[in-house]
Amino acid sequence: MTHVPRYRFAPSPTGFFHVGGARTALYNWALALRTGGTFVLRIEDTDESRNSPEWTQGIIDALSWLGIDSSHPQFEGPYFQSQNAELHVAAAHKLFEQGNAYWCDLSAEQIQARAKETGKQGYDGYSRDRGLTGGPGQVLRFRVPTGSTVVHDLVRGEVEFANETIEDFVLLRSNGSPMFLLANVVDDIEMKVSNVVRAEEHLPNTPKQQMLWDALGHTPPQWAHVPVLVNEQRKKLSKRRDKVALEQYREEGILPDAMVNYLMTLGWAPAGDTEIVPWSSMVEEFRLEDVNHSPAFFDIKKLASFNGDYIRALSLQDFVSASLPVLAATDAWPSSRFSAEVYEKIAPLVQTRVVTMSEVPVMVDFLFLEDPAIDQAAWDKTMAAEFAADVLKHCMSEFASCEWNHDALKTILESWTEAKELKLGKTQAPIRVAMTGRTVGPPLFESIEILGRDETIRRLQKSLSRLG
RNA sequence: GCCCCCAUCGUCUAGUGGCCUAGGACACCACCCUUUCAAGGUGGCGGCACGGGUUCGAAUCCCGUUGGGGGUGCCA
Repeated sequence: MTHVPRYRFAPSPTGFFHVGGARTALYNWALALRTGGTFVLRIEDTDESRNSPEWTQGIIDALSWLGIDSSHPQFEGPYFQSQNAELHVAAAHKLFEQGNAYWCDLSAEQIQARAKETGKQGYDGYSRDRGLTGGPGQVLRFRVPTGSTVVHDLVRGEVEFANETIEDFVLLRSNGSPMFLLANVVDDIEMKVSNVVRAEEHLPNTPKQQMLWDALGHTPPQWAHVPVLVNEQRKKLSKRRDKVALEQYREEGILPDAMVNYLMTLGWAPAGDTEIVPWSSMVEEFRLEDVNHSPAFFDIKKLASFNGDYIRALSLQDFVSASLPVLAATDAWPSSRFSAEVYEKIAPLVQTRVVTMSEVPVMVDFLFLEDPAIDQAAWDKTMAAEFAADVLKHCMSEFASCEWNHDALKTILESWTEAKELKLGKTQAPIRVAMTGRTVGPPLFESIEILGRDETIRRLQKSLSRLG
């Protein structure tokens, strides 16, 4: 008997790491941290046909990205379910010996045929008293007792299931391998798991598993079933249809802190008027009893908004560090032309303008390209102005000898603009396109200052000749 | 079909019988700021699914209806 709560996260390594799984992991982790408990990671790899070793590493990497560090003292594992196979089989035989389970040789087709005859659904307990002793082609089924099973759930309250609605489920496949329901329970018992926090889709499994705990002579854990995450159609997030891979969000430049914060607020909210709160206070405040009961929509727009907030909250130094890998990985310019020193100058102007880190390169590419990538639509639109050539010429000659800072540069354009009775918003456009190739971007005069006099004049000249 | 869960703005939520004329956030719109775009500021739009109870009083409790979701495998 242990008084230290033991939480567990038990994903199956069958694909990229699911954002729903990430939230479940985070809930467990927060709880383990706050209660001084343990977070046990168990890889449920019993379905050999669907497993792959690299997925396991993917899970560990994903958890670590979320801040669930496998070297933390409260982290235990990973354990592998497949390595406990003998234990699962032993438990199954114990259940058979105790009379809690029996062998059955009905095929799926036979079960269907019987169901059709009796007009009922599913397996009807046909083999219960046939005294089969196991062997090829036979599965071991649990003998569901009469009565009812009440699940005490921290988020749902008491949920009662009439046992007659639960069919005698399979414990061991005909090839002798254990099924999830059994393996899961045996492992939880073995690992002394005291708290099971998982997605609501498992709620219908829970009475079965609770019967298993009872039959195996152990007190069931404290259950908690959190609502599933859904898409805009309000269907459970699926790997096929929806963008659910945590790795993908990471690659697109979502900051881990933003993802963690956002995921935590799906079904739960920290106290106060803001949802953007540090991890430490979420750990302190999070309670399963406060988790909502209905499915939550995974809203990428809101995630992006959180991410923008987190980016802006970064110190300049941290923002630069976070940018560097993205800048190194981009193929927006030849890597030899990149300069971290130049980037640092423009970084503060970029920081308030991106929502994900992956937007950074396109914002600064004009600094690292020999010639800016001219957007044709931007060119056509701005260079059509009757003053386009004039403003380019004027700037070219004035910029050649003026003081080189953004205020001076701005003053030059401003005076010209006023003299022509135009608006700066208009006249800056051709210059911007000449410099960056686009109509939008970081503040123009600061950008020009960073670009440098020679390059600026060269680009003005080039645009002028292109204008023709 | 059967079992189970759920129901507050479009979305995520606060709300646990009177503090609710229902609060915040995202999104959207407007205005301000402004060298583009952002950021920031101000304001706006918008909700207790419906019907019955219980109560002096209900978003909050009960029942029903409707609507959603999950499960129903020799998957996990």
